[in-house]
Amino acid sequence: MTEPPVGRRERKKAATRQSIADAALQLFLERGYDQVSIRDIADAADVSTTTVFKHFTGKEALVFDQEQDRESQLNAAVRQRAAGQSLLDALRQHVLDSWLPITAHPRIAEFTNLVDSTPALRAYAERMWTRHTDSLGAAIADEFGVDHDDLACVTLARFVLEIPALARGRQDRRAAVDAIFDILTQGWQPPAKPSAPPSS
Amino acid sequence: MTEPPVGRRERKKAATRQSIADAALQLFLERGYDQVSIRDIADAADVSTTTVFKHFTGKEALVFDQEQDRESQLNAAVRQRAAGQSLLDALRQHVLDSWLPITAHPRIAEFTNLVDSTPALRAYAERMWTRHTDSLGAAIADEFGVDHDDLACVTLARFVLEIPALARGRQDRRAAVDAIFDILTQGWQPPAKPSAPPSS
DNA sequence: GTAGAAAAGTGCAACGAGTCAACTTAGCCC
DNA sequence: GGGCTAAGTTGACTCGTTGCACTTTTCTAC
Repeated sequence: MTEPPVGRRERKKAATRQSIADAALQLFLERGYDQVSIRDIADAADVSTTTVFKHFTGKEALVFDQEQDRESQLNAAVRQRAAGQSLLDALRQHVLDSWLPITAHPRIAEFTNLVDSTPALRAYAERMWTRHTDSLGAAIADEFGVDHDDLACVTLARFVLEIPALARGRQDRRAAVDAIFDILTQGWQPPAKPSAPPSS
Repeated sequence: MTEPPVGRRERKKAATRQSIADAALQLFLERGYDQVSIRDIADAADVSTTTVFKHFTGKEALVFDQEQDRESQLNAAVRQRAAGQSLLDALRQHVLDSWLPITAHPRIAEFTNLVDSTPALRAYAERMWTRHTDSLGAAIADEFGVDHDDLACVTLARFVLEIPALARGRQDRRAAVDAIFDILTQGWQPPAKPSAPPSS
């Protein structure tokens, strides 16, 4: 069938893009992000440096290859949620289902380490999420028939998209995600003092 | 005299720093951020480019000159709040008192316009706030005698520090700040449909 | 006061990211 | 097979940023 890769041209294009991304990731993991130049990557992938920038918007984008359609996934989670499920529950479930498994993958450990130890990549990763604030906010607003820039909807979108950054690095990410959603649903409550620690 | 805090040297240093910042801001407002190079600024201030980087960490920092001690102000708002005032009320009041007047200042209009129309500056401004997440989170945690990285406290700090970005550009910033704090205190509520608009 | 350390500033060269324009190459379609 | 188009190359260029060697100014100690 003609569906997976169409045309010889687009296949070669995808191939070079992939070889660039592969070379970049390998070099980054070997030497560290700052110790690898675009020329190094271009040489390793046997392309010119300008070709690298034809496929990727910048150096950081090389690390987060398939940034895929997080946006459409988020919007779908809002719009196509199960009947009767509240909006916040749908978002909570989506975060638990689609973000937690990715970060829990064992092979991603060194990748996560690379990102966390490189300030430029940490900043880029955070904006990767918050960039979708407007889109998610609009999707939420549509659910309630209000303007796309409705303050409450945009605020919720922004706060939800901050959750990955907040839960990152926690020992129990699942519990962290739940706790943050509890804040969003019930309002913020002062934490319990550890003077009377829980039994278990 | 041996006692005055400022020596002759430090005064001249502050003077050159100021002349660099002035030249930079003027050129940025005249031509736009991307149309001004560091070399232009250095020439206008009659210093060398290396001197510019001795005073400022990067090009973006030239725009946000005195980034002052937002951090200590935030912590003070938390720690030295009026007796009996709740934490969230103290934060709400601090945001209303110290952030709103700044952005409402009429002369800042063109400055705000410059920042908003330059992606690099928008990103930098956002991180300027969220950079203090850990510090504010620790201050909040201290108020309740829990660990400095307590999830609820860090989450609240992060959300509060997002408020300027969320309220920016709203027609009624004060109402926006209040509305967001209401979300934080009472939890998120679906917005009212505009089919039955409120009277006033 | 004067010597000399230390800081502030200069000039220059360099590196890496990213862009641009002109050119070659290869797949596509008729 | 020939023209169109997109992918890739090449090389030069801009710009942010850093490093190094050097000069000037201020502070400090004698």
